[in-house]
Amino acid sequence: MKEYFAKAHSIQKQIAKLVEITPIEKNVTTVVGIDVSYRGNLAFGCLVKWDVKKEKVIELVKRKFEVKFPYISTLLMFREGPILLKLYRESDRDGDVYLINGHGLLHPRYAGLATFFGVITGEHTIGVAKRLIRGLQAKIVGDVVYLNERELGVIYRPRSVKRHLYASIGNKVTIGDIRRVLRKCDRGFKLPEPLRLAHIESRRMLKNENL
DNA sequence: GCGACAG
DNA sequence: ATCTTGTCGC
Repeated sequence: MKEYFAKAHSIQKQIAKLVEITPIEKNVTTVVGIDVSYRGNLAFGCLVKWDVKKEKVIELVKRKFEVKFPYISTLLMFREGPILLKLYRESDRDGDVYLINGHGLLHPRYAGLATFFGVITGEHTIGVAKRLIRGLQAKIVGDVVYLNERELGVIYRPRSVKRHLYASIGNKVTIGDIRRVLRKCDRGFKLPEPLRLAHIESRRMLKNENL
């Protein structure tokens, strides 16, 4: 068991080495959100591509999966990563940036779900999470989240919403990019619009499975 | 043993 | 994440 975790950690460190912290450069016109809901070993995944200017969904991919890997905090990429990749491969793969439910570099080995997905696909990715990973030695100054003196995330406070979220660099984005992208997706709800829509749809799929 | 856990 | 009713507040 101990060796199993050592191997998993080793893989995560390799992933972390491949991260690029570079600006998006291009003008962001489409933002993709991906979310997964679970019931037992069934997973219902949904990918939503959202047009920022039209404020409309322009692509929707959804599918049911069977999952075997358990949920283990800090090892989420092994459970949910494969699902995200399958949804991505069935999509147009042309989103300007991808929002993932979970952390990016705000992770003990700099290998959160959003980082994994970004490194494997080469896409620009941002991790969005409700809470910081427990035990993580992160420091918060203003709305910036530091890990080992490195500026890796920001606290996202949607307008008119009490609860805040933690957004972090997944791959190929800067803190400035994260601020700009999330501001574009702020529709007054807790979650950025593409993620909110993906969440609603994946939940709906799960619910309808009973019928 | 008990509670907590990025989802 | 999911299991779950009513209830308080905007």
